Amino acid sequence: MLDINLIREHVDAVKEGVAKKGVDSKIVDKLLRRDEVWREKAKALDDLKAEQNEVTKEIAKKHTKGALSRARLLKQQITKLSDEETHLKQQRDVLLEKLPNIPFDDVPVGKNDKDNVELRQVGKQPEFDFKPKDYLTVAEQLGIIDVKRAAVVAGSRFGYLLGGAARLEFALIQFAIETITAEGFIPVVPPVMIRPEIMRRMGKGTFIDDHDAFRIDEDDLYLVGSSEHTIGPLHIDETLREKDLPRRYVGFSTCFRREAGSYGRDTRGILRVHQFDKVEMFSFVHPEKSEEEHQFLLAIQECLMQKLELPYRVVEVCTGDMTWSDARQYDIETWLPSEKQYRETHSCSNTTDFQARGIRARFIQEGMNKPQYMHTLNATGFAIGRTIVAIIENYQTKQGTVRVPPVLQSWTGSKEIDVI
RNA sequence: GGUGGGGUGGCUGAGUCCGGUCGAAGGCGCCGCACUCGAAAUGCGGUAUGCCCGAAAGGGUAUCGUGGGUUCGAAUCCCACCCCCACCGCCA
Repeated sequence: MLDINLIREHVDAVKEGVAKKGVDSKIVDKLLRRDEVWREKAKALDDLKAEQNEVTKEIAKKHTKGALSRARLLKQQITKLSDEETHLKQQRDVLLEKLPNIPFDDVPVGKNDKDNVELRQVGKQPEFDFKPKDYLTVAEQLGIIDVKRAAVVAGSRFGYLLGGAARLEFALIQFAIETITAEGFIPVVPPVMIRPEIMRRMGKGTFIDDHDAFRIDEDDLYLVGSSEHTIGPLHIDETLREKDLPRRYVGFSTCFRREAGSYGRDTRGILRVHQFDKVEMFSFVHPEKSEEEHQFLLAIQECLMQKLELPYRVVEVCTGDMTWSDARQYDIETWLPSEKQYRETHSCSNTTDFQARGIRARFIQEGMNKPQYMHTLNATGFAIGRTIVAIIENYQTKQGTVRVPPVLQSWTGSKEIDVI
């Protein structure tokens, strides 16, 4: 959620910001008009209540002469005004929820992923003395990914990871958790179901509204699309002390996404599925440290990729392609030889105080008594499925086998992926 | 699913039977001051948040799980819901 005071005081900047994100800036004008009307009404209501409190005190002191009839009248007026005030506030807040976080000034302006800016390419793209196959062809030959049987059991966009692919998953998890916890992150296995109210407070209302989240109807719960959704609210309504910051978590969870609106895209294989596992970093930091933390998270992501020896590139995501709650976002895209292009495997987001305001995650600065909002950031450790895809493609051999990246070999216990 | 107990400020915990002087005792923690070479201990003082008005000082208002009701007035009474804890049952 955006700060209403920021909107009031910096109308033009906010309008410009939301427009860059592809949101109609007229909403801001509409919001401010509602806000104005609401404030007048709220003031009138407060004044009436103040009068009521006075009258009430008189009655308590037995000065009931005329007071009781005045009190009855006040009560009526207050009831009426109060309904109006509630209604106006609601209208304002609905509009407030329709505004995304404002991108930083220096974020590249653009419409979609084509306008993202490549920052660097890292790692050598593998050269093959044969025509590299796509991961699914290789994996199906080895019997380690099975989407056909998964379709029978659960429908499209699911997959079985078998044998070596499953081992690869566990190896990646252990490798990531070990590396990231060494940096002081607290490992966490969070709930994968979440209440809608919490999801909205995390600034992820669109995940529900766009029908991208799976709903457990009977219990009014949603399946998370990322452990970010339930790690963030770990400190909901809490006020930490400055010395507790930064607070860093590395979570592991399954993620569920309906992938609504992506019909026909990546329908083959496990690149875009309803269910995948992910290691995720999440930081709560001092507001002045969030840009620094953002770089730190990105550095960890790159370190993991370099140790895996996968070629990747880092892009800064443009305003139009950014996530709703982000002020700045980087993506890491990994090279897929069969497609001869980089495909998104990681994202790294600074949500500034946008999520923190929603979940009221605050801290008290040393020597002050007024709490302020922290900044929160989240970054992919590994999206396991997509990383497995990248490994299969980049580490395939002429014989149709797949080598295990050296750094993972101690976890898989073999240099080649086990076949079924 | 069953039975019982409970949700009060940063934490703990009184108040709820018998509605008004209760934004709410006490304790802990935290901040300041005093004492001290310094620290501990001790003493004194301070210490919730949101919203609105105000340049500020300050003022108003709301908040005792949530929503509704009764009332001139609700932490306190009534109704519904949510959540937590303990034990039992079931279960990976």
